[in-house]
Amino acid sequence: MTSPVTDTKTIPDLLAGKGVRLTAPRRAVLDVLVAQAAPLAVAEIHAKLGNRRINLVSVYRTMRLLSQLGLVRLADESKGTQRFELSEAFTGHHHHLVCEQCGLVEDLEGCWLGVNMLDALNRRVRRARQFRVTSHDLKLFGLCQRCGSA
Amino acid sequence: MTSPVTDTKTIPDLLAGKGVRLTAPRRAVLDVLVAQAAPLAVAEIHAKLGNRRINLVSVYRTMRLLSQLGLVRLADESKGTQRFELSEAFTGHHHHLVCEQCGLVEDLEGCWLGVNMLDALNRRVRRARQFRVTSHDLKLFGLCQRCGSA
DNA sequence: GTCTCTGCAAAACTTTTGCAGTGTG
DNA sequence: CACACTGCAAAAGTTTTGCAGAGAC
Repeated sequence: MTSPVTDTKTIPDLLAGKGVRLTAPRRAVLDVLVAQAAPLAVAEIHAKLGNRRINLVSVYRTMRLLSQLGLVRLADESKGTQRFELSEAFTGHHHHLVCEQCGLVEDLEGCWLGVNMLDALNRRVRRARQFRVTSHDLKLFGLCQRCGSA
Repeated sequence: MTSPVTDTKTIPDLLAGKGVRLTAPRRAVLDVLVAQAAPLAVAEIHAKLGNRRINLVSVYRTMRLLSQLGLVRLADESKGTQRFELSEAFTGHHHHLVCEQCGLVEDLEGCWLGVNMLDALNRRVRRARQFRVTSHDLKLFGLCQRCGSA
């Protein structure tokens, strides 16, 4: 009963069919994301890789690859920096708290939007605006614990 | 019964107290935003200013100033570019449709989240996470008319 | 005259691209 | 060998900063 990501078998096999290798650097990036319960900036991921001498550019390339493969998701781009997290297949559908002061992004478990409401909204938008909704994102802005108590 | 923004009297007076002048370039930027029903990128605003020889840097500075004054709001930062719109005091509270393919952002009138649900959510987040919610943002991702029919 | 604002140039940052070299099947 | 991957350097794109001159009150 291992995590789908840390499982040494399923993911590499899944990728092999596409000619993609789950190399040590990529594995390391995924490990960093698995250990985190919130979106991480590319620079933060790179920093957490520590002494493994992995180039920042490789982290960028890895993030784009993993996004295309659906393993990872670009969860936030505020303050001019991309923040990634494991895709919802692994984390479950959820939303985020965003601190307006320091830019910290935290996970908020679960989805609070009713399925009925979302269905109605999607249908309406599709009919009235010819816009096909594929996903949604709810963010709560405010002050995090640190900034709020300061 | 003029719009609060196009009204030549209230806004300048409001700013005067802070030592801020509503100059021609700033007025021009506001006019562009008023004429638009969706968030605009800084480069787009600059382009719409056309032959008025206003520097791109001045547009950036104007946007930051207007944001601080609460007249304008940073509505979206996807694809690495900031997009601004008039603040909700003028446009009313609303959300956005974001095309995942071309990055187009459209307005979606009104708020679909129930007040009761939001209140409960805010209280819960405040209690459990010491996070003080001040606002929220709902985005629907998908394909716009152009990209969806292609 | 003072203080704000603007334009131009340059800098800072994040992200992408080119290319040569490494490694693996 | 072929092909994917990585690192280094350079480029590209957006946003910010410095400074001197122009403009408003």
